[in-house]
Amino acid sequence: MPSSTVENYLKHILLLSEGAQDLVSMGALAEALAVVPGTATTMIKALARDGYVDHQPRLGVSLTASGRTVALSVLRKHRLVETFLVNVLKMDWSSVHAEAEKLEHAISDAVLDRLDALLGYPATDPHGDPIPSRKGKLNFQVYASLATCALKQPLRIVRITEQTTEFLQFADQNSLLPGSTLSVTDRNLPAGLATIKTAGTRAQALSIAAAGKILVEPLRR
Amino acid sequence: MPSSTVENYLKHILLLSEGAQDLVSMGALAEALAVVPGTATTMIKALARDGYVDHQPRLGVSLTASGRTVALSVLRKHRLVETFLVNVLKMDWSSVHAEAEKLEHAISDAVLDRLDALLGYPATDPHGDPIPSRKGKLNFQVYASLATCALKQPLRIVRITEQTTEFLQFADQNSLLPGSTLSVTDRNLPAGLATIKTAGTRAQALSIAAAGKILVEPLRR
DNA sequence: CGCGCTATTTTGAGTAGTCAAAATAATTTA
DNA sequence: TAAATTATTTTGACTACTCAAAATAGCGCG
Repeated sequence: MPSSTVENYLKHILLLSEGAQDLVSMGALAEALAVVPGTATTMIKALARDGYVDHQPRLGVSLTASGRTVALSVLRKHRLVETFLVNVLKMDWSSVHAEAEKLEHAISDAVLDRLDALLGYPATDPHGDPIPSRKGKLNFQVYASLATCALKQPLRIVRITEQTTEFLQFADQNSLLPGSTLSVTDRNLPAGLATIKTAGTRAQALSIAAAGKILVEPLRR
Repeated sequence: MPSSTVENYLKHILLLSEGAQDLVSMGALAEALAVVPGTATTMIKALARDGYVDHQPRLGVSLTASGRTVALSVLRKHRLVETFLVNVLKMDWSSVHAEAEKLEHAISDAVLDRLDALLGYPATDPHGDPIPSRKGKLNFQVYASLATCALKQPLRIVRITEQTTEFLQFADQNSLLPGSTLSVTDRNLPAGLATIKTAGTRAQALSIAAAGKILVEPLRR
């Protein structure tokens, strides 16, 4: 049974390699886990010894099959717990991430299955992040973001890829939630700004950096 | 913020001192925590240094006010989580104790309050164990047990004071649940046996040791 | 080609929690 | 009251995880 620490390392390797399917660098991993780089190196060597990761010294790490299984299981717990906290306990969208960070290491598969059933087997969590299936299938789909999509097209928000309370509160206050519709009216790369328009409100500006964290799909496909 | 280990030590000191309000011995504590006695001694010295317990060397430990606050909070989490697992997730009565052992250290006060409301502010958990209030009041009531109560009186079970899966399964299969009614028809101390009779079933025997773990109150008081 | 920058790894050290086994204290028994 | 039993504490050692700081490797650039 891997410790919470091990589970966290594996989960963050999975998250950091999402999309970019190559190696995860020590720097990025250490940063994500809030440890100094030397600690990450030490830990990764232990994880490699235990068969959870492959370590290419000086290049980076990747998950083995067994590491990926653990990581997906933790991610599933995290996202189902978040969904439970928002949908059942009516907790605030922006604060559940931190709660789930602790609970994901304490919840058993038996409890998780009951929770899954109670929630009606959701495919995504409240932020639009896909929930891995019980057998470890992660519905990984590439979406455009408000920073990359076509202009003046009707769009629906499908996912917010940033879990900090501050960003989520900002999104909440501006009705930038999964499911809401909008379009990008203009984009000014030199200024680093995008202009968006949601039905019934006036246009508003958004930094390109922030826009890149909001994933969308074209309406009526 | 005390670690899970610290929380466990404090919780078990509280449980072991329930009723017996004097000192908890190292042996009993080590046994409850499944560590060797030397480990308990070492740990207790650290807890005393941090102000959670008073340690009378060679005699035992007791909780300070601060230690008691922590212990009650953990116990509240444990028992509310058990109630949630049984009442909402419909999990098996006999298996939720182990689940709650892990979750009690991972759940925040914010989540706990929502859970409490969802459950309708229960006074006891599914085993009849009293749930400490948010401000740390533990409704400690002394009940008779099937080993000590008067014979041939109509009784209601109020609490099962043993959390092992095996005992709880036994109780479940014999309908010895909080709320059910019965009476003790006979008690044979030399043989170590009690005979009980539940409405609609024939009499059955029970060891005095097992009978002592089932607390009751007289019906219609 | 070599110099310097940056990322990574190594080294040495510390904290939390644990065990095995020896030492000590207290209590029971004879 | 002395010896024997039992409970507790001490000692030394180990695992897991962490940091600070020094050493090293790889890279780009002049």
